Amino acid sequence: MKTLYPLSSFNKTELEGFEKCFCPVVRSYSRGEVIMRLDEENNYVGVIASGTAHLVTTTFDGTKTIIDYFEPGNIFGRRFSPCTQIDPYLVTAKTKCTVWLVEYERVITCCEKRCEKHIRLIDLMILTMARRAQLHVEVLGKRSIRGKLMSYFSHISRSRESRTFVLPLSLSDLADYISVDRSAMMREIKNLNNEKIIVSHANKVTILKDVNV
Amino acid sequence: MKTLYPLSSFNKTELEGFEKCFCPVVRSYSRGEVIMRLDEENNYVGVIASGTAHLVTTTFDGTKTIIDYFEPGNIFGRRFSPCTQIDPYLVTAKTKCTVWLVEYERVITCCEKRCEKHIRLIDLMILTMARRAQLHVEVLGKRSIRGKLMSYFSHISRSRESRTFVLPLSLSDLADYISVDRSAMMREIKNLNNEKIIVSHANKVTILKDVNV
DNA sequence: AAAAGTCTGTTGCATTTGCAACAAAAACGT
DNA sequence: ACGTTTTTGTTGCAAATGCAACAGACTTTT
Repeated sequence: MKTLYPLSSFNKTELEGFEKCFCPVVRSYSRGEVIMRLDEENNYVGVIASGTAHLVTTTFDGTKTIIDYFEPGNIFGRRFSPCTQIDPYLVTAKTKCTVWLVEYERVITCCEKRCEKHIRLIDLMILTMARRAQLHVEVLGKRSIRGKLMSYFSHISRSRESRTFVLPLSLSDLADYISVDRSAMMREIKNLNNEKIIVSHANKVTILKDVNV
Repeated sequence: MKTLYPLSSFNKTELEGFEKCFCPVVRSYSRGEVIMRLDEENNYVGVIASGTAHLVTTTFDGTKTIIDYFEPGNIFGRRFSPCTQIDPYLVTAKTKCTVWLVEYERVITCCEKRCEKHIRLIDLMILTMARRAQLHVEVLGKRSIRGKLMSYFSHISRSRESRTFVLPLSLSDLADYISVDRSAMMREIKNLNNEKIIVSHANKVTILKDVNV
């Protein structure tokens, strides 16, 4: 039996393979446009081909939560992205972006020849979701803003294999992702700098000290 | 093309079908025993046949977080349950329980005859994870203990289709699941009772007023 | 039946966090 | 190149939360 790949997004070759295998619908969006509404009627899988997008939900009082963020190679869709019955979950373009769309059932159902790519894609969907959910739950699960920040930073550091990195989110968006007040988060980032645990300027961060979080 | 089922766990018939189709290894555990360690070496999918189990992680300072909880029909496994590289993620028996184990790759790879059950199981895994992650992120994402509680309660209420329900977790465990201090949570539950938003005794809850959370 | 362990419930107090409001810098659109 | 919008950064103050510590009820084990 073939070993399944451990990655959580498609690489360039796989993206090309995906395009050939599924002949997806290609759509382009400009900043702020809604790419997909994750509701019961939605049966599409989306793959970010270029640009970035956010999965966002906004509650009645205007509190925004960034549930997930997508870069080229990331996939999303109602069936395997978190979505709720109450507040609308929207995938919106953070920057100008290009997206591929394929019907969920075409992906989940094995094709006649048990095409390796289908199995790979199914595995990837499962992995992607698992890792993203894992990260988010792990970060949100920390009891303090400091804990949330350091948990998130060290995850990014690990995935980039470097103690210095640029955050994939703006600080404003990061606050929405870790679900805390932005000014309180800024204050805590300042504290972390003062205590020489990190050095940061805007969203460029270097971890100086490993902290048990 | 067959419509895929919207459930997030196996029902009784499906459990029986699953057993026949996969011939899983059957294991029994007593309260507190470790059923599965979700690490890189682990390639099994577990299905709870009877009893209950928790997916738990404990940080260096002893803070426990309940990442997920499982009842009969629920599935878990490293490949699609949240797990991390730092703290160990353990599935432990909350009560005496029986578990079925199947290799992940046998599940994820379509069988020769494109058996309907395999496709169903893959879909179920994806759905299960999505819903569980959805719920947890949604709950943890609320900025206050009150918000977390009401978000969780209304989810349980919806899934039970009743305003009165018994929580699937003890209050102590609930605090670990929503990741807040237990005493602070108790205080907030008392407030909710005083304000007649809910009526509760121990882990039996009735929602009196729908609150925007 | 007693003992051990777990779960629910409570309170005072210190700390952390969120809120509101503002200002400067940077990015973006035309 | 200018105006607009977004992002970063800051502070005082009120409110929410976590911590510590304790007690009684309920379960499970021996």
